[in-house]
Parts: sequence; C-alpha cells; structure tokens
Amino acid sequence: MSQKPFYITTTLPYVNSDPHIGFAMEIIRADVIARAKKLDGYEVFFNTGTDEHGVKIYQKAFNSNEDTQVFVDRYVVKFKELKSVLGLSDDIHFIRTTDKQHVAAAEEFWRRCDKNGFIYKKLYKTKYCSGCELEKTDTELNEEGRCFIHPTLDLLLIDEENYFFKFSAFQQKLLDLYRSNPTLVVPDFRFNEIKAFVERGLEDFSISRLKTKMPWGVPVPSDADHVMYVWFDALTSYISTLGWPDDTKTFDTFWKNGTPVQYCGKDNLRQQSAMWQAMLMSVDLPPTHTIVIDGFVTGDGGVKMSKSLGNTVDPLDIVKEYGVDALRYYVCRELSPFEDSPFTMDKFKEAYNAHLANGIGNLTSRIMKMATTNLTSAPEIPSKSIPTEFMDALGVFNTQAAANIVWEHISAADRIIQEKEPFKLIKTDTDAAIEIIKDLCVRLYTIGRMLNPIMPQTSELLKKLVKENKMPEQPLFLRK
RNA sequence: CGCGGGGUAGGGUAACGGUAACCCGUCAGGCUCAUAACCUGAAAAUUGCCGGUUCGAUUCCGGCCCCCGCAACCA
Repeated sequence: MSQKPFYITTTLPYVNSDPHIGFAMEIIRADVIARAKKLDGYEVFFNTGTDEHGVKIYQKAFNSNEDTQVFVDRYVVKFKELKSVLGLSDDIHFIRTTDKQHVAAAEEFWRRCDKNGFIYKKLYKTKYCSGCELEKTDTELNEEGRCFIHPTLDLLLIDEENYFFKFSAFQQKLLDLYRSNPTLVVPDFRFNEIKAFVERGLEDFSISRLKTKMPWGVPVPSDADHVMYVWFDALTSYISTLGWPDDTKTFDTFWKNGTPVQYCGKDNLRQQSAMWQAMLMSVDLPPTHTIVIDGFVTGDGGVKMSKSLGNTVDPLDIVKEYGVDALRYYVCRELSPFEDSPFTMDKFKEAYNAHLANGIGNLTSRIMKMATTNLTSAPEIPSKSIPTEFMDALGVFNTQAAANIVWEHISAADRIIQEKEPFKLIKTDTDAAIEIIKDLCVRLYTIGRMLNPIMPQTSELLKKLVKENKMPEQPLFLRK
C-alpha cells in the first residue's frame, strides 16, 4: 500500500532580521500538522526556507558594508537553527530563494507566464523624496501623501519602465476558484475578506525592478536590465522546492495530485490566496488546496509587538528557560489558531505552571510512582487509542481544540485517581487496585500518543516510561 | 456608507438558538499516590448599548458606542 502524499509549507520568512515569535508560531503549527499527517499514515513533504532577495536586504547589507550574499548567509544560519530550537521534523525541507535550482525555476515560471501573455511592460510612476534620497511607497507616506520625515518637500514623480503581471485578467477566474473550492482559505472570515477584495476589482502589479537601482534579485529572462520583484520570485518557491519544473515526479505527487497546504500570517492573505493563485493559473498549474491564515502574536492588551515598546519576546529565550515542548504547548493551546493572540512572559509562566508542571508533569509522576511500586511490568497497550475527535481537530488546523482534548484526558486521569484512590485500595483489594493502575498507565500512554504532533519529546518520554514501567528520572516540568 | 476582527465573572480566554465553560486569582472543605501538586464545593457575568425575529438569543437581524488590524507594488 503506497502512502498518501501530503505537502505543507510555511511562508518563507524574509531574512533581514532574527527569527521572531510570529514566525516561530507559524512554523510550529505547520510542524504539528505535518507530524499529525505522518501519524495518520501520510507521506509528508514539509517545507520552509528563506526569502532572500529584494531592496530591504540589499540596503541593509549595503549599509553594514557587507557583501549581500555573505549577509544573507549569516542570517540563514539562524533560521536553519530553528529546526533544533523548535523541535521541528527531522526531514523538513529548506529552500532558499538564492538556491540555483530555485532561481532557475523562477526564471522558467516567468518565461511561461510571459509566453501565455500575462506579462507586459509599462511606465510606472515612483514617488521619490529628495530629502531622504529614496523612493517611497504609499505606506511610507502620511495622510497627505507626503514623506513623514520631510513633509514640506514635494515628492518627485519619476517614470520607470517595469514589467507588470496581468492580475486584472484573473478576477473572474479567481472568483470561480473561490466558488468551486469552498475550503481554499481557512478560516472562513479570511476567505470572505479575500473574496470581497477580488470582487472590488484588481490592478495589475509590477513584478520587476531596474537592475541599476537594485541588482539583488532573480534576473528577468531576456531582459538583463531588470530583476524580478521579490514577491514574484518568492512565491514560486512553494513549487520550486518540489523540484518544479524538472522533477515532475515529486511535483506531480505532492502538488498536482496532492492537497498542498500553505500556512501564513494574515498579512500574507492577499499574496497567497489571490496573487499566487493567479500566478499559478497564468502558467496552467493547479491551485493550492488550502491556505491557512493565522493571526499575529501581539503584546499585552493586543498591541503590536515592537522593539521600541519593549514588548517583544524571543523564542530562543523561552526555549532556553522552559524547553521546546513548553513553547510548542503554548503556541498550540494558549494562542488562538486563527485570531491575534497576546503573548507575555507572565501568561506563559502561568500556563506553564498550571498545565505542564501541575498538569501533565505531576500526573506522570503520580501514575508512574504507583505503577513502579505496584506493577511488575508494563500493562498491555492497545494498538490504537487516539480519539477521532483529536485527529479531526488537527484536520481543520485547530490545534487549540486538539490540545484541549488532550488536557481533558489529563484532568480525567487526575479525577480517577482521586475518586478511586488506588493508592489506598492497594492495601485492601490489591487486584482491583492493580487494574485501576494499569488503566491509568494506558491512559497516560494514550496521552503520550496524542502529544506526538504537539510535544514530540514529551510524547516519546511518556510512551517510554509506561512501556518500561519507570519513574521519570526528574519531574517532567519543574515548577517555575 | 472602504475591508475585516473584537467587546463574556477581578484578569485572561471558550462556547455560539435551549441550564454561559475553562485557566489564574479569592474563600471553604477533602486527599496524601504526586512537582506545597491533585479532587470537591462556594462567591463572582443583567455575555458593550438600544431595538427586532423567536416559545426561547451571548448566539440570528438592524442601529449605535468603543478597541484593534489592513487599505495592494512593504516583506
């Protein structure tokens, strides 16, 4: 029996700063889904990587007087380290948009798109602030359309020839796709948002930059004066990582005949569920199966995290102090799967003590203490015991609902110990007490099984302890 | 009338047409297997405001008031 294929990818983070908690959240969630699918018998292709082109990186490297490639290489190391820091799947794929294979794929994508008539050249007016000596985008201008730093200066409009993508040609096709694919975007309210956006009408967007101004990008085929705009290049990574266009076997298995899933933050809704889908159509490739949009991690009170406010949290620090599984737990259960969620160290500590130290950690100690003192060997473990609701919740990307099921099982076991008092019963009715303890061991094993996608290390440890009928060498999660 | 999300016990969140659930905190019991952990119970919410639909609304509809994102060539 050949395994069913499953492909899931994160957004490729832009490597102009260190990995932040928002991306850690996204990739942990994707990893949980990837592990759950593996547990369910799928052959999983799990992808992440780094987005390394574009003006911001070019400028930052330039400002620090560093070769751009050296600059990105330095950052990529930090992102690759996430694999061990966050306990990600061993076989995760990592694509860099500077990889030769990706660059070739992006160029081929462009060629096909162009051949199909969806790329054209037109004059594009850029806004230039002579004070900053920089081009400005609308988001970098104030309400009157003036530079924040130099509001008294008039912006200069400079004509520049750019290549454009005929996004507007895909309005109806996108709406048809949305209609025929009712689970394309999860959750529903994000799907509604993108539908409304497309219904309002689409504007073609620029997909190239003049090389003289910004050389750090994939060259535009057949025009040495331009490089691709970073988005056009980065989005194609979702298929270049699968070997497109050369490795048709891998691509066909996981994308064409599979159910490709893209995980991203809400700031990526438009790019992934509209622009990228249109781009795929333009080269006659099938659409993404599901795009999962999660919210932002915010500071206390729902305010944006920012270094100036001092309310940022570093995933590395958390892992150092509390361990990988504690962070994974928090992401899965304490943060909303689709809405914005506040993240503070106080909340984290509170949840850690309540649910990891007092919850699963303490439960493990009390069950295994009774087991090791009263059982001669591990009880028989049923071959399957994961409740279907658990897998169903993960199937709709609701890690919170899934984790809640696990913690209901933990509470139930604590209650059973209190109500049946096997530690007391053992003195009067040994056989009955042994049966209760065996049942508790099986319950703990089942909890271990369910924790596999969410907290892989804890999962393995729980299963090992029950199977070998051993006390943990030290408490699983020490109170902080 | 640009688009979307939210306003639920002291704090943080869940549920979403039919006794409003959970965590932290507070109070009172219990237990001793366990990481001063665990269990039971109590106090505490007219579910932002005003109308409507309904036998019944936190949940559906309309209006209003606040908060937060986004508003495309920023990634």
